[in-house]
Amino acid sequence: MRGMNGSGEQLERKTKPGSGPGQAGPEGDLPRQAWTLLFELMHTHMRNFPALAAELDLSPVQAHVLRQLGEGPLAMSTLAAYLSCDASNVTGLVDRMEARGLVVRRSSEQDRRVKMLVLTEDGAALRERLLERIFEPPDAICGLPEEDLCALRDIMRRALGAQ
Amino acid sequence: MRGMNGSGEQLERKTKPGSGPGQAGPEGDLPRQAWTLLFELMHTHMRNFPALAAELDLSPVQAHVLRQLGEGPLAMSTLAAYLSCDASNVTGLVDRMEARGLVVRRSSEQDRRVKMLVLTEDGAALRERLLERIFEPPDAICGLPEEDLCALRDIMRRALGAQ
DNA sequence: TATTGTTATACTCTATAACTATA
DNA sequence: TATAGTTATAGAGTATAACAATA
Repeated sequence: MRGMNGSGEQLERKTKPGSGPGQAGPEGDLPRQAWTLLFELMHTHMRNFPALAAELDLSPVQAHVLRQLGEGPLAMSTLAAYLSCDASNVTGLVDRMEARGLVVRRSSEQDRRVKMLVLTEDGAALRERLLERIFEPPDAICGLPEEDLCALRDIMRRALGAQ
Repeated sequence: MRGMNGSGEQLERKTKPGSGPGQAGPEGDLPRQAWTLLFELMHTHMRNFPALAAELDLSPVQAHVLRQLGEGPLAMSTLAAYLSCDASNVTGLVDRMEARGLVVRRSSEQDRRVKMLVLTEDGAALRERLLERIFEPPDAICGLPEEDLCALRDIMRRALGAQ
């Protein structure tokens, strides 16, 4: 198929030649090369996400909410921040998930304006099934030799650690 | 697609012994480790995508369409397949983008049922700006040492090549 | 006054089903 | 008959603005 913008046609950016963290060499911008390939892999894989969520009767956004909701009670405003969306949006989102019995609202005792979200037993069980599927590595990853996988893991740890 | 299979049966991953491409070792499933980290990096980065698109007055989906639309005319049905969505959806999507002057519909001469999408000049210009932003590597990547970036690029090439 | 969550409104995205025009 | 695209409809996701309760 296509949809490939690999081979970096219009991406040959020899822009900043000199200093700084963006190394530009004879092959072009190295961070951008690596990132473009990584993005391509991820984007291809992510096309399946709506279908994956649908298998659990979740919308894509509900699946993201379920993923975020594992680590104890979460204020609705915090969830809105995680989702990078407006608070008014979270109201309807939680309405639907609460109606389905996945989460419950609980008023905070410290600040009675705040409502904390807690997973129900059903919600926690569904979340486990979801995570199992989300973190299933795609064939492109599984097919890599062990040394590549080790290197990839270590590089990603360094990248995330430096955040 | 809602019945679901094993109803609660989890996939006991790390008990898969020995052979096959999925190596299970004392540290657990190596592909899954690498993938989970990669997923986390990508997910964090992708939270900014709606805002990035909004800066160009695009919805997230319109941005994806623009990205796919660079390489010559594309049938609407093909676009629907790329987006993994229903054809009826593409009609409205293209309506709005056409109204804004980013694309035009052109009837195919081979098969007059088919309509091909072509970027306008404005559409192509906006696409260039979009791609420049999309493939801007995040700090977590830019901060990696050069050898990590080379290794990452090469590993991703192998992963994508083996698709 | 400022903040948390809700409501009202409007628009976009999405799927299903029925329709048309081609093939 | 089958396929490509449209229309109609319905529901979900999203932002803005106005609001109530609380701080």
